[in-house]
Amino acid sequence: MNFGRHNMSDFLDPVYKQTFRHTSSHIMAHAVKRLFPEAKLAIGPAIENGFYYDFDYDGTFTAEDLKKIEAEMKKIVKERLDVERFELPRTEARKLMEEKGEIYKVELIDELGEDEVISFYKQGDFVDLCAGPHLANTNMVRAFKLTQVAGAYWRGSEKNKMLQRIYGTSFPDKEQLKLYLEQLEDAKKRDHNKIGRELGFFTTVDYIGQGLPIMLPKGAKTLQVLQRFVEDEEERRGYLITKTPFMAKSDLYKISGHWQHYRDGMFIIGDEEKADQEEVLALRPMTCPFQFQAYLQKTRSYRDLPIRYGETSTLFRNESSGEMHGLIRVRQFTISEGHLICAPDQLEEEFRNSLDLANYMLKAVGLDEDVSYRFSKWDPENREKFIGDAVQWEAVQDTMKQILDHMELNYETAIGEAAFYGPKLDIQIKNVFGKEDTLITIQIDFQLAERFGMFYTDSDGERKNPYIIHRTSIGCYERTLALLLEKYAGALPLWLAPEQGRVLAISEKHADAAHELAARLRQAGLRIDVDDRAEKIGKKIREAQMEKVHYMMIIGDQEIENGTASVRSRLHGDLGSMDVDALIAKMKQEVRDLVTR
RNA sequence: GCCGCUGUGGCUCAGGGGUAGAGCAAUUCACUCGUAAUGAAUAGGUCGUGAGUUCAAUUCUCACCAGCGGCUCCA
Repeated sequence: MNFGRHNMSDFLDPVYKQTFRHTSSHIMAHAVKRLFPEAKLAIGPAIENGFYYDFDYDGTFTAEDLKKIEAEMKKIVKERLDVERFELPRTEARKLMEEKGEIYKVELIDELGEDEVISFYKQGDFVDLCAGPHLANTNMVRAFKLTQVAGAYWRGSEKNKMLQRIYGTSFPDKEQLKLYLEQLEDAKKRDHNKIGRELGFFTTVDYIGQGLPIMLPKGAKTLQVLQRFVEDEEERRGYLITKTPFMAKSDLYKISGHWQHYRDGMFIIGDEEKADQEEVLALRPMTCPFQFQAYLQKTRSYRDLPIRYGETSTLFRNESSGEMHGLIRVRQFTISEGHLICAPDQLEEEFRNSLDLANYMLKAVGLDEDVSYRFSKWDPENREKFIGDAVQWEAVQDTMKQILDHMELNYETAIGEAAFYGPKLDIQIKNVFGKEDTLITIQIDFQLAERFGMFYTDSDGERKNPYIIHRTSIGCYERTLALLLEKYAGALPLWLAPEQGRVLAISEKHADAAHELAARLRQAGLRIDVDDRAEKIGKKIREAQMEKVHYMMIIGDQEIENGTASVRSRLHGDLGSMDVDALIAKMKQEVRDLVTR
């Protein structure tokens, strides 16, 4: 199939858009082959906002190379080359690619099934193994830009050779390209890693290390507000809190399987070579084995279940050095952790409750519209990543699927994304660059209870292993804060804002009155600062606006005389003079409305 | 861990083989101000760290550290 012509509305069609980008990637590959004939072709698909192509090329493509490639691409577009499809039998297809030295294509051909058609697309002197479809002519790709170069492993495995990946984007006309690039620039202005530092939410220090941010007073305040909110809500929902150690002997992790399956992610203290003479400890990467020990302190009856343990839990994971990103990927983080220990017939209800709690939290912070669900299963082809046997895995996944379907949840399925001990439902969110991360996860664990010897006595007098649901209610606080900063471009909702209001003194002689007003507002439970510098009011307002302070209370002679405050809203400007009690009531009402929206 | 880019006063950035500049911020002084930047003066940097090349390095080379975008991994 070929697309012979297009108009603007075609581009709204996802299939057409994908085809458009795919042809763009062929044009890029064509240009690269002209300029760098020794580069070998790997794969070059369309992606969400553009396309890429992977090349095996000794050396790297520089920014100047990209410019040259772009120029060559323009030529190819101008040459109005028809894009033609043809098919070949396997042996001839293989021969063609071998002649061209395209070893990666040969590998791909060898993996195609017996009954699959082997098709190629040709434009001018450029031929590429490809299932298609494509645009009919190179001339249709009118606007494009190569955005970056990156390394990428062949077939996504770090055991394979690293190839050079060139990313680009393309549109039917220059206007749309320009618009897209501008949107990208705007998005970058919301980047939590920029805005969070500028606004003083967090910082990092070389001496401390990668992935170990310092939460400054503003960031710490918002996290504290969130944490109190989560803990209070969990208490209402029947959770018991624990406070467990940050580290344990290796023995604990050997039982859980972390030692075998999660070791690369752990910070280990002590020398394993001398394990028989001295202790080997590890900082905890997860809270589960610790909370299990709380369960094990008594014999349990079916009447005791479900038991819901919650903990605001600091975890440590030794992420690879290239992985850390602002507050989204760090080495030490704090999570709203919890484990629900339940009988099989309670599993569905507890799962529902967990999801309900998670959704309640998302709604409270305003991220409910921005998430998607992912059912993460194990990968039967990759057994060493998981513990337990296939029959059990499949059975539990079936159970979980039923639960999800009962809830009529709209989810995607991901193979191989399960935890090593069980399948999970991940609540996914995209950051400002479009990169997806897990915000919240709810996991069904059918294995660790047995490993830890966790039982309950059922009504029939039998000792049975409970199910365990591992879940978070708002995910990890640092990551959640990052997403909030991006969503609100730094202006967090009033109830989460570290500084809810600022009292601005008109001149220095009003400083005392400003401090008195601030004290009164703080007494009412509001988070208030004072600006009593010898600056003009315009400057103080400007700075408060830029620092995303929601309410500015301006204090001068008039207000002192009348016992009022002149209120300015960050969003709506001057609100005029207000009675102080009315202001307090207004702000507190706004906080309530936002939390319980 | 891998590929690429980056690292100059608190912040944003300019410069460039002969030991550094601007704006904002800070401090001091003057002004005492009414809804998005008052003025003047002062102070502040061993140019991320360490080696190497050189008569001379912040500038060139290498290593390391950190930040960014990808890959693999993951909350």
